[in-house]
Amino acid sequence: MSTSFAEENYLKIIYRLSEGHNEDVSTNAVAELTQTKAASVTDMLRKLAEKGWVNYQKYQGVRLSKAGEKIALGIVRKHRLWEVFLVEKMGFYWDEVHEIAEQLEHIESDTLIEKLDAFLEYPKTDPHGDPIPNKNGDMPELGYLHLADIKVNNRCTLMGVAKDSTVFLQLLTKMKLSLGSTLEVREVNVFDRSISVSIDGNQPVFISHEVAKNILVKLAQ
Amino acid sequence: MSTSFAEENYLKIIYRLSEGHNEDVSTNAVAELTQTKAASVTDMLRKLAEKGWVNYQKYQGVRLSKAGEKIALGIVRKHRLWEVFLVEKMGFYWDEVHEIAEQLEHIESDTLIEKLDAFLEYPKTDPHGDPIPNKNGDMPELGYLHLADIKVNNRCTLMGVAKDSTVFLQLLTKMKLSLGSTLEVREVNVFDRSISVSIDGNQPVFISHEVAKNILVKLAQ
DNA sequence: AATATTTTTTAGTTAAGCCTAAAAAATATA
DNA sequence: TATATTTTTTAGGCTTAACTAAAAAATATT
Repeated sequence: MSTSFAEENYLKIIYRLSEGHNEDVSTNAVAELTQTKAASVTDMLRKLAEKGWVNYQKYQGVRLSKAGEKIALGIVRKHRLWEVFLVEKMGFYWDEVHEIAEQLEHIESDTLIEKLDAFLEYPKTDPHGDPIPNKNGDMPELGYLHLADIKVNNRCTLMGVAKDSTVFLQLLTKMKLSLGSTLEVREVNVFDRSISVSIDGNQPVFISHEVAKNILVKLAQ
Repeated sequence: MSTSFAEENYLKIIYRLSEGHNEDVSTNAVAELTQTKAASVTDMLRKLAEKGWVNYQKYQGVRLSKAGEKIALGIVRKHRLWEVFLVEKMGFYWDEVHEIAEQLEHIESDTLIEKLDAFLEYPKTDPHGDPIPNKNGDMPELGYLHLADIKVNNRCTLMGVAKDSTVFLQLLTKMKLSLGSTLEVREVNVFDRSISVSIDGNQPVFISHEVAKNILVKLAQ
């Protein structure tokens, strides 16, 4: 069965929202990310359920079925491979590629994606450190931690981000943070949960909890 | 003003149909290439005329306006650059890229196209020998001749094709014809207008008029 | 537990882009 | 020139994916 542009977007967004935790996704949450109204989401969820791509009971939220997850992972795979292409081959910065990849992820050609994967030398992660599922839909488990959960005096390496909005990425760039940066948590400030962090051995700077939550790291050693 | 997927397809097809000759394009001709019914075309032509992209008077056929031609040339530019990418970088054959490029031509990002152009080292023609318009919409005039118009005993080089359907290109491949092949017209057969042609110095083979019409060549010297 | 608030769904519209069938105009033929 | 044929347009409908407003259900508050 073939999928429309709109359907693919819904599946991808439901996937994003249920990544990690194991709860049903709310209509409103989907509406926010699709930039539509809740009523429109209800319509679409009913349709996706009819096609067998989601499990949906009214007022109960929604969850991807096995089939739906497979489609979603295909879209995510395409999105992330195109992002690698845009950064590695076209010379874009990591904060410029999301919107273009939103379009490219809907190009339909399995052969093209396999050739692109080979051309890029089978990357494991995209320019934001997000893992790229393989063609069977297996997502490599990277086991990264959130910077917000790192204890004082631990050193870690920035491996990815949990958000790829332009404004967030530009803020990181402004703070001289990028994939591979070394971070050492010096203090946790109880008042606003901000942390003081030394980046690549420099004078510590403040990082808000909101930012720290969206930075993925691996502990040193 | 922004263009939908469907609008872009219509403009591109009207461009294709009016390339070369200077006549209005008929509703039926457009319907055939868009794979829709004449009634649907009439609807769309009215809409395109309202937006100022075509000149259209009912029952009189349609013609691109300056603005419409600019949009069409932008789509053609993207289509052809992506075809070069698919063949040169992804390793597709020339008869495999048309459908994928039909999708990629609608990706919207001027920056991406300029970067892609640079990445491909500013190609002048696509894998079928069709010229690639520059970003201002200037189409290089290549002045190729149709093989069907070449006189007996003239030698020429295959520079392009006037059709990029898969079946046509596969036939050429089967005949060992590709860009750069040297052709010498040995005989013109009055009965069916087929020609006998020596390809790269080999034993002459028959080429039908239908095929010869769609092969573009440059005379040797 | 009763009421208020928030979330979600239903009902009824809208716009794009297609369709079929019938009418009208243009073109070809006798 | 009159008639037949072909082409194009009009009229009315359908589907997809959105919308608003109102109703219903779920959740939170007093």
